[in-house]
Amino acid sequence: MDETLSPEPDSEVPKELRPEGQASKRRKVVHEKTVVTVKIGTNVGKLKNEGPPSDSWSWRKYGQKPIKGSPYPRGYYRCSTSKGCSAKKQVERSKTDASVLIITYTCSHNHPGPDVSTTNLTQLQPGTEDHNLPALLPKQEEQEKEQDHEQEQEQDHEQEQEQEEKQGKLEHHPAMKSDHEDHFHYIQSPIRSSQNIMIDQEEDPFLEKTHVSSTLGFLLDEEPLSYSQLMSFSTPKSEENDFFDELEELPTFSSFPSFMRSNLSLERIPSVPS
DNA sequence: CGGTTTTGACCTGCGC
DNA sequence: GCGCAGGTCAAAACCG
Repeated sequence: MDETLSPEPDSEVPKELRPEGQASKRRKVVHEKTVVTVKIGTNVGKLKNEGPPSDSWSWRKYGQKPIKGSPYPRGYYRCSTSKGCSAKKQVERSKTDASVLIITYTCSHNHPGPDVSTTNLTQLQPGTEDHNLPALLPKQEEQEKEQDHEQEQEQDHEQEQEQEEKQGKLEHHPAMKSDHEDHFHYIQSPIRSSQNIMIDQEEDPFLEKTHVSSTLGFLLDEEPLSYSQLMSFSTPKSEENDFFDELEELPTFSSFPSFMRSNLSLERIPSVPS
């Protein structure tokens, strides 16, 4: 996958010993990238610190940078669960819509989640190449059950709008879209109920085979366990909390009461690698 | 005490 | 070639 690119900057090698420098060694080389758009309700801002997101993964923030054109900074997180894990994620707020969080996951966890039940591991979706990831796929089944009865009509509207907006921006062609989806292993169905989750997996066409497609798992915070399970790959919650807390007290969808979660919406943005 | 967060500096890639 | 923007590192501060 990316070993050739030495995706592990954490090689503990002093930058002095690294001729390549510390910074972006793969700015151009984008491995598998998953973009998740999380829509947050406006009232969410009131309960910013709802509670710790039961995230099974440990993310450590290693940087924050103001993004040009966006009033909100972008936070950089790295998986600290495993030392050699190269999983990373970037969290930023949509410049156009402050209620939308854009989470970009890069690389995948090379280790099982802390509390990911093996049962879930065996439930990996067939057809997906997730087998590369031991702890990837979530238990969408459970989520479906839990959230299946949740309302989604209103969100649906918003979702549509968001999608249109996103797709429009990305210039999505029908053909492309289908093709794109082909590469996605998202689990939106289960989630869409309570939130509009859009997971977009974008990987290098050339790395298609190697892409470890990180299946994103999102969950609300119904249960700590389920959450962690779902988040086998990515776990935006807590970080988001901190991140937004700093930014503008924007809470994360992690620990929101049910009423709040209804305002949350995760969206999978098909970002087409132009 | 260990782990995480914060923040400034540094480095690289890209566009002009 | 230069400047800009993005991404990462690392030391210090903070927190549980």
